[in-house]
Amino acid sequence: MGTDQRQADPNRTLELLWDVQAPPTRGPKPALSLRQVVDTGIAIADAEGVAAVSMRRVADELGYTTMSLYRYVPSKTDLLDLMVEHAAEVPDLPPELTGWRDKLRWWANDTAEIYRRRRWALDVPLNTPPMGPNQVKRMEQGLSALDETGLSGGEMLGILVVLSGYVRGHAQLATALADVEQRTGTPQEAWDQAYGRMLTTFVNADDHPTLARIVAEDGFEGYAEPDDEWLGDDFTFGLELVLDGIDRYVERRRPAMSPE
Amino acid sequence: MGTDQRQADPNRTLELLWDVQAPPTRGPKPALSLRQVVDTGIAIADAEGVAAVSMRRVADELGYTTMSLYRYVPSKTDLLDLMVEHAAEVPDLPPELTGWRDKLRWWANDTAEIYRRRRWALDVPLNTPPMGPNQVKRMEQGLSALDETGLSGGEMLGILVVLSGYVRGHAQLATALADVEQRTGTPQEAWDQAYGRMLTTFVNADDHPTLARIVAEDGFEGYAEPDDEWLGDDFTFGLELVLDGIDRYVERRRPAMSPE
DNA sequence: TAGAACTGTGTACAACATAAACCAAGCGCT
DNA sequence: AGCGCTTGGTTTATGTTGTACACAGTTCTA
Repeated sequence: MGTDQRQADPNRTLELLWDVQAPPTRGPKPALSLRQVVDTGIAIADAEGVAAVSMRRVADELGYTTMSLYRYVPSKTDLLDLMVEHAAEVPDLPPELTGWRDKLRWWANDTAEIYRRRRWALDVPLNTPPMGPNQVKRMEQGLSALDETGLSGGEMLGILVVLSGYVRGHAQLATALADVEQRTGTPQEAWDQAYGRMLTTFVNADDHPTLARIVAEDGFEGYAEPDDEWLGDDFTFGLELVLDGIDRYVERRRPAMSPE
Repeated sequence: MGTDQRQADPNRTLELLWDVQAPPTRGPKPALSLRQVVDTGIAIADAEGVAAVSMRRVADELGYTTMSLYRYVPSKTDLLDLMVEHAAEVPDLPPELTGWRDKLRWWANDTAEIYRRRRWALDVPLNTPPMGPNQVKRMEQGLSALDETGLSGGEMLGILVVLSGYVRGHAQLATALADVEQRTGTPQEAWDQAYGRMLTTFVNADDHPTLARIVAEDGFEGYAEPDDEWLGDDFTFGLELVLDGIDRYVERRRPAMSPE
């Protein structure tokens, strides 16, 4: 395959992401628009996953030739990046939220919600720093949530990296468990059975004492088969954990300050 | 491409991961071994990234034809999964560690260390539940670390999912920032400049008040260009955050118990 | 000793990203 | 008014990919 991407042009990427480009005056009118191309890609990914998105496929869907897309997008890699950027729309922060913790919880949940609706976004490799409008807007939102804590810019950024790292990582793990069927073409139950067989066959008390005990106690129910709501209680549990950690950090940094 | 993976066989996958299979008596002796194939794949990925791993490439490296590999591995997807499993070796937990927090910190750092040494492992899509020996050993280790807390099996599993989710997510974000050059073929500085230009051009005080303020305060130094040590202070910071959260949870669950 | 099981090979195919050459379209200058 | 430059979409072509399939050689078993 030729996916190597020998060279990338950050400026061009930036132009595309922020949709700034002197609209050309000379040639014939474009029949398509970047927007259409990206949206078509998103539609395909929504329906069949990111693996189904090929240049050919997108072009066919639009009724044009494969190569015509390259007038709008430098490479498939860029197309995927643009798809992620456009798919990650950021709603405004609900004004009724007051404390940083509520805001940050909403922020994390909303980010997770993106991954829930567009699971394919997790399959797009993260090649460049996030610098599209939506990504930046999301960052701004997170920062504004933390603003009242009085932390430094660096500290706030660190916290956001931690939090979005958690959201992304957890979403990925959850997806791996929940989407086996779609990803492997083999029914869920077959995997569950295999997992169970693995636990009973290879996990013995000598090598895996703790695990063996939990398995014996049936502590694995509900983990081999994840809950239907995908990012459910588990995510919330971890989120509160992280928020607690942030809380403790914030408290420690300004030991005796009035909340206002 | 034919990467579709129409059907997967969990039992076969399990056999391969755990290296159990009745060694055949009939035919000619195999010239290769699964181990060799996987190790060759790992070597290539170590040197040039996972994108450089192709069946052809692995076979060439071994001096055999492409198709010969399919006698050892059902598909490329399985090969990648096996590579991850083998690359994620789990050292024994240092015996001098006593409390759950120290153990868990070591556990998270060791997991991160894997991702540091084998960044390509983050690029392998997570298609199936982790059920290889090393993955299971790592789980056992995490559980044993938490054993003393007296939490239930479900709670401990939840905590581990949270923690490994954090590690994975953070590592991915950090890699995206640190490896731009290798991934895009464009020098680091070009991206940094583009990022800076993005911040100054598109981030105005109206749409991004908090961000704009931080940029004005130079609070972005050290973030556009990540520290050389990759998962550095930032990771540690977030890790302690998560550990704090866990700590608070543990404390809350057994309010007045002696630490021993 | 015949056949079954198993090995590695050679050939073949469809799908992929994308480079290069091409022609038609349309504005901007002289 | 018209020439030319810029731009848009198509055509053609190239190299790479994963893997299905048929085959010929090897080794044990019945």
